[in-house]
Amino acid sequence: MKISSWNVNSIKQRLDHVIKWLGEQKSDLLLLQELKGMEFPADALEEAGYKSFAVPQKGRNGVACLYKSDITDIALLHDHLPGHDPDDEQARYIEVKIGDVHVIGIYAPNGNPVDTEKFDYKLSWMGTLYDHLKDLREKRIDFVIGGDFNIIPEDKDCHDPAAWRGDALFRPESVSLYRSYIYLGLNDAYRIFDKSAEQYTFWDYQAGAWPRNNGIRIDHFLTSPRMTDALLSCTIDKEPRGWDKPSDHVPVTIELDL
DNA sequence: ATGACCGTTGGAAACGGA
Repeated sequence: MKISSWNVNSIKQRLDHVIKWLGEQKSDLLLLQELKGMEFPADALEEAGYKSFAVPQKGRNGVACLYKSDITDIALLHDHLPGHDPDDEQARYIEVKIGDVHVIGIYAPNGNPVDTEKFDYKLSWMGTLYDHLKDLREKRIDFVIGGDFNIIPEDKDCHDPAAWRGDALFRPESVSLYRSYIYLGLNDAYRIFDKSAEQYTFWDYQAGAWPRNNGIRIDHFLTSPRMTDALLSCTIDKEPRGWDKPSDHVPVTIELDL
């Protein structure tokens, strides 16, 4: 089972990239973040061999889960983070069940600037996600969670740690919440296979960040214990960042021996 | 060249992103 995640920064602008990439990678599932609009090209994706569950929102945010058309034992469980304010319209969460495994896709809040309510919202959302992941663990449900966490886990996950120290993505309060997920017994799938590499998933459009490799690793897959045992690989594909009119994020993929 | 962005909304320039 091959599961990928990609913040595409507008599905409308990136549809051709997604179809091209899936044609090469042939992932079974692809979690998408930042659809950025109510129009979701379900028909075009189905022509490319993928059905979908989409949670769109006007103008910003938006998540989806694409799955190969021949997969039948899949169902949408949640289109909203359980326990989070039901009146909040921000589309940041999707949870599906494939067989007995839950697959969660998230677009966690950015949280900048840190002296505003946006940072409080980030911490609150991440705290509610902790409660839900804890609940899944207590129920002994096998799951993987992937997406744009908007968290830089460690110094080696950014080009210039000093420059990021005060940012919402790297503040101690934020990283502490991310680590609380790890303390539930989850693993950062990428670090299972490469403990030391500096490998990024996001490069800003500005200031020549991509040619300078001034990036950050903020797109992650976390696996519950039995899913960690089943992990075969975790790869970050930098290539699409060099394509014409790219997203500022690149896809991450895990392979599981289920 | 020490940096000059990108996408959506709405129909210009503000906002969000990270």
